[in-house]
Amino acid sequence: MQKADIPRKTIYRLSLYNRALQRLRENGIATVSSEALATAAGVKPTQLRKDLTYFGQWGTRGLGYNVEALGKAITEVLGVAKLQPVILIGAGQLGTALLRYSGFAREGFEVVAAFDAEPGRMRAGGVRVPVLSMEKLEAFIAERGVKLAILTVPATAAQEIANRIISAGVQAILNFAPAVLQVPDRVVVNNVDLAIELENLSYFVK
Amino acid sequence: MQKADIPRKTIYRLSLYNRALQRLRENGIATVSSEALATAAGVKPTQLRKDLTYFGQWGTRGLGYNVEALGKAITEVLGVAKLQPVILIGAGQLGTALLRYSGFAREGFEVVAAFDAEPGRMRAGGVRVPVLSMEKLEAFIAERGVKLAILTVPATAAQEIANRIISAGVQAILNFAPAVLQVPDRVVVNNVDLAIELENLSYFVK
DNA sequence: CTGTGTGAAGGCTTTCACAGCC
DNA sequence: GGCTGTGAAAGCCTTCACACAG
Repeated sequence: MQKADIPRKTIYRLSLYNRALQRLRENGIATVSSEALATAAGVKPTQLRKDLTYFGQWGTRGLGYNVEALGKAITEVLGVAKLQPVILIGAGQLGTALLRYSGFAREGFEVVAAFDAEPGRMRAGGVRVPVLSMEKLEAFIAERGVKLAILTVPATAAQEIANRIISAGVQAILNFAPAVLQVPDRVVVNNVDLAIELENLSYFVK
Repeated sequence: MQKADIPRKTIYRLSLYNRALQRLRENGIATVSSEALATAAGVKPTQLRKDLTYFGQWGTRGLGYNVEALGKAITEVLGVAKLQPVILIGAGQLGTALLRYSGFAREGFEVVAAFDAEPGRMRAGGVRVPVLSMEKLEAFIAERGVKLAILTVPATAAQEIANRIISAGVQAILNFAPAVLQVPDRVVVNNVDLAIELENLSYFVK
């Protein structure tokens, strides 16, 4: 299970496979072929098989994969750090919606706190996560050993806040701000840029 | 300006360049080197130059690029369909947040209507876009010639709704539902899967 | 002398073809 | 016979090296 040897794109697809396997398990299906699983995940069968070989042999020839066993194996590869606490910075429109979004919890993540320049500002109900003042950011990260952060602040503030949380110990950032963050090599950033996704789609519209 | 010859990844980066150029223009900067622009967009200078050659020669050797001219050229390549009306389907937590999100408007998109199974349900203020009943979906798409849709419905409903809107004429979907959509080749889908992005990051956290 | 444009090389992913095991 | 595992081939994208224009 050599982490470094698994391509980034494969890691990404492992999450897709895992989700598909989960659904199969819920439906009481015990065995699945690469063909069927690949279709469910939206990839080609050969791609799926190749992806799995990066961390072992999980199938039975002539039969397929054991849903339970493969699910466990993938979870282990991916899941090392799954119980990590996550913080969210910037409880505006988008940030607040994400705090209420149940999709994170369903996949095993817990947002333990949010931070905002105006922690007391009005937010529609349903947010159970405490919204703290920005001054407490560094102390909180250090105390709880937070390594994962979601950034939903305005683009103008993004770089400065990124610097702060990285100094405090954050190692990975899910960035929603429409800005290119300059970070040290050891820090990983995944950008989710909604406007660019739309712009990209509009290019393909005839 | 052969559309088909420009790689998908280049198209994606063109949006990044465009945004960086916009900021330069706002600051009254007339000329920029590939070095500087690439840094602002978070890519390597050679990559930027190669990307630009897919649709022409825009620089002046020994000097750099004219911010105004390059911005216009990129906008034209990307922007063919920029004034397209966009609809959003599923006005739940995430959907409502996106309706209020100003980032789309800033980049030139307009969400003209939202659709929801419960159009009348309570939503915190600030949503100016009309929220319509799902029954009006097909008629609206046909009438307004809508080709771009944002899907923020539960995973279980995603495929069925995708089928409906594609039949009605939608050509590109920005899908936030954690589901793999099966669509005809002519339809483009960009997935934004928040849980998977987080899972992916957690893999890289030590 | 500076900084772009680009053919060629290199690296990374995907796909193929088929050997190997159940 | 059916389906996985995998080396090899193909394809795609990035990076290099340097010619060339201003």
